[in-house]
Amino acid sequence: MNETAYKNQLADYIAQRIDITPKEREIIANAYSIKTFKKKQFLFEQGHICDIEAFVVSGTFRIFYVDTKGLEHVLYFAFKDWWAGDIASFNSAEPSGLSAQALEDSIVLVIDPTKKEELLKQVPALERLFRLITQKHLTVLQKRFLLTVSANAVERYNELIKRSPGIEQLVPQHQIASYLGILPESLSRMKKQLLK
Amino acid sequence: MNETAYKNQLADYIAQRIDITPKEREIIANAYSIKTFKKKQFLFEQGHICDIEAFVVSGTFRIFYVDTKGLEHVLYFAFKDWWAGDIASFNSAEPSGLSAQALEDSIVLVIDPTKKEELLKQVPALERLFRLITQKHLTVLQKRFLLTVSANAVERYNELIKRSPGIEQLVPQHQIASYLGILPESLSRMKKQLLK
DNA sequence: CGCGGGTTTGATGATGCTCAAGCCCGGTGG
DNA sequence: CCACCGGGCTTGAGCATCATCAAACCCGCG
Repeated sequence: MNETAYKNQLADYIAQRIDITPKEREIIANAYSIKTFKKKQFLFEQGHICDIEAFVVSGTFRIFYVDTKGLEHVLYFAFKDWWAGDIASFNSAEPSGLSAQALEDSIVLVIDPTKKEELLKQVPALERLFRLITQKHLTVLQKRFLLTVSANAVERYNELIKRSPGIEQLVPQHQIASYLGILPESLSRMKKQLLK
Repeated sequence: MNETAYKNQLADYIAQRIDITPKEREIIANAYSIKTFKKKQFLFEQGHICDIEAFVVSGTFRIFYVDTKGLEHVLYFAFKDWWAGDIASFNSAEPSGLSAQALEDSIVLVIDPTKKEELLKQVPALERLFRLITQKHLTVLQKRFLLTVSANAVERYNELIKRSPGIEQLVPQHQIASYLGILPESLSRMKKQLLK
C-alpha cells in the first residue's frame, strides 16, 4: 500500500455514502495527511486539545476516558474504516476529555479543524456526509448506553461477542473488561462461570 | 402565542446557529407543522416507526426505553428549544427503540422524513445545522455515558441537580430515578442519606 | 533466567436491587 | 365536605452483582 491507495480507501468510503465528482475526490485526498502510529502510541491525549479527526486506514485504536479515581473506561474501539477523534474538543478547541491509543501499528488519515472547515466550504456535499456519520455514531452510542443501564455484565459481554466476533483475538482482555464497564478480575471470573 | 410565533421561535433558533435568508426562513416555517400534546400523551412509541422529528416549542417530554424486563430507562428529557425523535427509526423506517411522552401539556413543531429530505434539498445550509445539532447531542450523550460508568448514583444525582436546577419541581422523582439509572426506592433512600 | 504485565483465584464488602408493607396526598364521587 | 381510592413516595430486610484488596500464577521478552 502507498499514499494513493490510502487516500483512495477514504474516497471510496465517502463515495459509498454520498455522490462526489472526480474533482472532489482529489480535493478530499489533498485535505488529509497520512500518519503512522506504533503500538501504544497516542493519537490524542486527555487534557490536551484534540485538533485532529482521524480516519483509520489500518490498525486499531482504543478511545478511552480516565476518571477522577484514575480508572480507565473504553468508550469505543476504532477499527479499519472507522473514525477516531473527540468532536467536543475538535470543534471548541477546549481540552479533550478522551485519549486515543494504538493497540497495534496503525495508519490513519488526519485533518485539523481549520482544514476541515476549508474542505467543507470547497465540498459542501461533505456536510451531509458528516451529518450522516455523526447520526450513525449517535445511534450506536445510544444503543450502547441503553444496554449498559439495562443489562448486566454477562449480557453486555454476549452482545459484544455477537457484534464483534474475533475481538478477543485483537484486544487484550483487560481492555474488553474496561469496555464492558467491569474490572479485569470480574471478566475473568465471568468467563470461567460461562464455561460451566 | 400563535402559529407564526411558534414558527418564529424555530427560525430564531436556527438563525442563531447558521446564516439563513428571509426566504429560507419562510421555507423552513412551511415545512413544519404544529402539534399539541396533552400531559401523558405519546409523541412516538417504542415498536412503532418514528416518522417525526419534533422541535419543542413549549412543554417537556421524557424520551425513554423499556427493556426486556419491562423496566423504563429515561434517555433524556426534552425541554423548550430541544429536539425529540429517534434518529435511527426516522432515517431507516424501522421500528423505534424509544418512546416519547409529554410530562405536561406541550406544543411542538414536527416534520416527517420525506418533508425533511425535501427541505434539505431546498435549504442545503440546513445540512450543516443538523450536523452541528447531532454533534452536540453526541457530545452530551458521551458525557452522560462516561459519567454513568465512572460515577455512582450520588455523584450522578449531584451532577444532574447542578446541570438542571429546578428539574425536581418539573419532573416526578421516580422519573429522575429512571434517568439516573436507579430505582425510585434507591433514590428515596439516597436523598434521605444526603440530608444527614 | 528473571522481570513485569496480564490473568486468575480467593475473601470480603459496598452499592443498589427485590419483595413487601405502610404512608402521604391529591383527585373523585357520593 | 368528607370518604375513599390510587399513584407515588418511604421504609425495611435480605440478596445479587460487581468492586476491592491481596496473592499467586503464567508467559513472552529482554
